Amino acid sequence: MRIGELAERTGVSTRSLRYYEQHGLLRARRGSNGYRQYTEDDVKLVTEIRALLAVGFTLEDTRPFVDCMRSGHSTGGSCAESVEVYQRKLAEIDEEIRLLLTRRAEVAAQLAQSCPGCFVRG
Amino acid sequence: MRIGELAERTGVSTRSLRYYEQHGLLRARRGSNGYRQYTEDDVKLVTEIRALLAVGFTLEDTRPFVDCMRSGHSTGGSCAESVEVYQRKLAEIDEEIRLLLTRRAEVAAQLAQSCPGCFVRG
DNA sequence: CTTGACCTTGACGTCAGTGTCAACGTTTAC
DNA sequence: GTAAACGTTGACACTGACGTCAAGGTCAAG
Repeated sequence: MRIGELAERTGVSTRSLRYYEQHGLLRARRGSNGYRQYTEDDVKLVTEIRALLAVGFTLEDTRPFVDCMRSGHSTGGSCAESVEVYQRKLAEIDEEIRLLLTRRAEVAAQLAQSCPGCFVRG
Repeated sequence: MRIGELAERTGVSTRSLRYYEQHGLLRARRGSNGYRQYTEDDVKLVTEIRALLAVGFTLEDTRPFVDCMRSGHSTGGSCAESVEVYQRKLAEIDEEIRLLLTRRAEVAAQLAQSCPGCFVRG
């Protein structure tokens, strides 16, 4: 299939698909006319990438998963490197949550000081 | 005082001070040579801005606090609009935390599926 | 008079993931 | 044959809070 069909089937813009390719995540054969040619595997790849982006991964974070699928695994998380990224991501998320909780407390404290009557739930 | 001294006293780069001015948060009289002239009040203003930025406010969020101090209040949080911003910020932080917790759970679930033996604390 | 520290404005680079447009070639349908 | 719909690459725009450089004006000390 060509890029338009892949875009439609994955719900990802053609612009994004070219961007992914530009960063080495997607590879496409080219027809004699220069058009990109994709397969069913690419649909899975793109779906995997989007699922990861959706939970806060950066594009770069998805690379091991893509490599993993390319090496024959049906899911991108089946390789050691992917598992490492998962764990690193979890740690990052935990750190962000910790930071936000700290901030929340600081903001609440400032509010309480500025406006003693204002309730702050939490 | 001139911009260099203000920068040194507040620990904020001259670049940032000019950036704040560019966005209407800081105002400076100009000397006959064109140099910016600041007062002690500006030190307080900048300090307030940085304190708010440090807890996750955007520059735009600090505007009501700046206006509040300019209208004579010794602290930027003493005005109704500032209190509103505080409360909005608390809501935003809560929302972000909620989102991160959701993501954390999703990532943990994906990890568990890819690597059944991997522990996930939390 | 010169050096050097300070000031000025303007503009580009950063990070991520696209949107959008230009200017052009290809394919498909009528 | 031609127009519409598709494809190509390249490049600029956007968000936010600056860093950094360029090219120059100002001022105090020696």
